[in-house]
Amino acid sequence: MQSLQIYNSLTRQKEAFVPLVPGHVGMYVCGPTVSGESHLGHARPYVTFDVIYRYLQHLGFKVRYVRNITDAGHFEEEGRAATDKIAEKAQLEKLEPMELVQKYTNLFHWAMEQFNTLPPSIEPTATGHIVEQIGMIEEIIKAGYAYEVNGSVYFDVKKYASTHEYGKLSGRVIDELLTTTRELEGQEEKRDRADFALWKAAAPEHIMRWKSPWGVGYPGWHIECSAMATKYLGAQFDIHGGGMDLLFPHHESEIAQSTICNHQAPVRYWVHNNMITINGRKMGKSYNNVIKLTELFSGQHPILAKAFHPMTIRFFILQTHYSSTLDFSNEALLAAEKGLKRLMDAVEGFYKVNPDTAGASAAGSNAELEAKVKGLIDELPVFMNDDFSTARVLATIFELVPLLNSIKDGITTTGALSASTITNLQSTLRLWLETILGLKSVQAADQEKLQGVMELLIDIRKEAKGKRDFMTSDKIRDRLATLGIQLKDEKGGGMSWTLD
RNA sequence: GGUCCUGUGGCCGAGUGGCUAGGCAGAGCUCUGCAAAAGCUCCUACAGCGGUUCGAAUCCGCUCGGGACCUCCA
Repeated sequence: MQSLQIYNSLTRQKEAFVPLVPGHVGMYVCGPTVSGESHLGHARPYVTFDVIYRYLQHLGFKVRYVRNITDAGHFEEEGRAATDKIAEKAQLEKLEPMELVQKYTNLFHWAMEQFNTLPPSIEPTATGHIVEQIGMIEEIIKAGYAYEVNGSVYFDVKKYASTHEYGKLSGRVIDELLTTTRELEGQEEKRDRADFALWKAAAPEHIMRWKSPWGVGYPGWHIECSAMATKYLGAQFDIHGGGMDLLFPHHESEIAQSTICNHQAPVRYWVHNNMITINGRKMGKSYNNVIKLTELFSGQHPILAKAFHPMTIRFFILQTHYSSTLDFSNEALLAAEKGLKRLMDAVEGFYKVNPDTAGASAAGSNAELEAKVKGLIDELPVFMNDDFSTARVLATIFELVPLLNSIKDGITTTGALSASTITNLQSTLRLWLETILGLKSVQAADQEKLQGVMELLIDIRKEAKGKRDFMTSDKIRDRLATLGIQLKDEKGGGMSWTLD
């Protein structure tokens, strides 16, 4: 089996993944800024890296997955108003800053649970690591790559660039950067326009503030990730993930800070997910086209034709490669919803097939089919190893759907496949769909509660049908249909049901 | 303006130079008391123009279109 290949944003090519410490992986992913509700765009990185996390574990790695919570609030527009996003919103909502942060952190966690993402190993907060951030800034100053002005500290990009490659990750050229950076107010403190804040003096009205060697203030945005990644993953670690929009300046700055402090490049593999667009435009506050997750799940948004289940969103995201843009539309989501349902219905029906009692032979009577199934199973890790191609993994599983259904319905006899192949296929599907891709049936939970009631109604309907009392049998089916429950007669005389 | 990405059938989306991606929608058939589901079959595209090659959606060039970043952003 070929080894895992990861596209590295730093080198712009796919590379074989070799961890620093054999058997262990350190992974850092930029987490949410909890100054507001998460939206659909936020779902992409967390689902993407959740699958990467799951897959690395499946490969046998012990993974430390660190995903921060940005609760300290960084600048709305650096240098201009020096407003802290969180403080500003808190005043509006008349909440304590930490109260606000707590509220949106809880909401974020709830949404992540809806998406069936695994919690990270460590979820550090920026406010909980002020000491580490100050320590790091002090080291950068000591090394001569930062300077203090009026209680604020700035990173000296020009000096860094004279000895290091600033802009390597994002493809920036330092000289161009200096001339193309937009004119902003309050830049006079900086020696150079490309410099960025490590620590910012707090204005009197600023609510979130900490004591520092340079006076009362708050940390710059980029330093938190450097400080927390260093603390929990070391001076150098394997994977750093995040959205493509963070490439510059966030990740570029992170590299610069960490490199000065730790004397080596902090990250071996940079992985960036692409954006979710809506009508071809990136979803973002500045475009006024944001769909919050709560709105998505409830359908309460003018753009939405209906509510969409978190699993549908997860499936929708995994149907495309993480490095491509993903365009949102009701039609695309509706298609995903139907596709997921068909997939999960087929798979769950197939799980119920018992190869030992269904007459499966030891060898399998259909060698061609046997080989095809084995071939498809073998492809799954190949695709996943190719830079986490979840889209192709799903396409491959979909190719099995007709077979699963025809076995379940008895059209293809279980004897066509050997018992071991059937068992293997069942566990393979579970492994890939549930364990690695983290997909769950939309209605699995609700079904359990209704199971007993449904069995009763199915019994009655069977009796009625047996007596050719179609009035009663249709009544049961039709009334259930109006309640959103579909009854289906199966080939062998059995009945199954699904929720709409 | 600079850097980079991208343009695939009605829609969404994979595609490592040669072989059917897949999903959704649509059409036909089978099964069926009816319906739904399911199975089978069909719909075979690669923005345009050149070039390289025995052969290109895939490589190169140009043109046109779309997008991201350069400012907070997943």
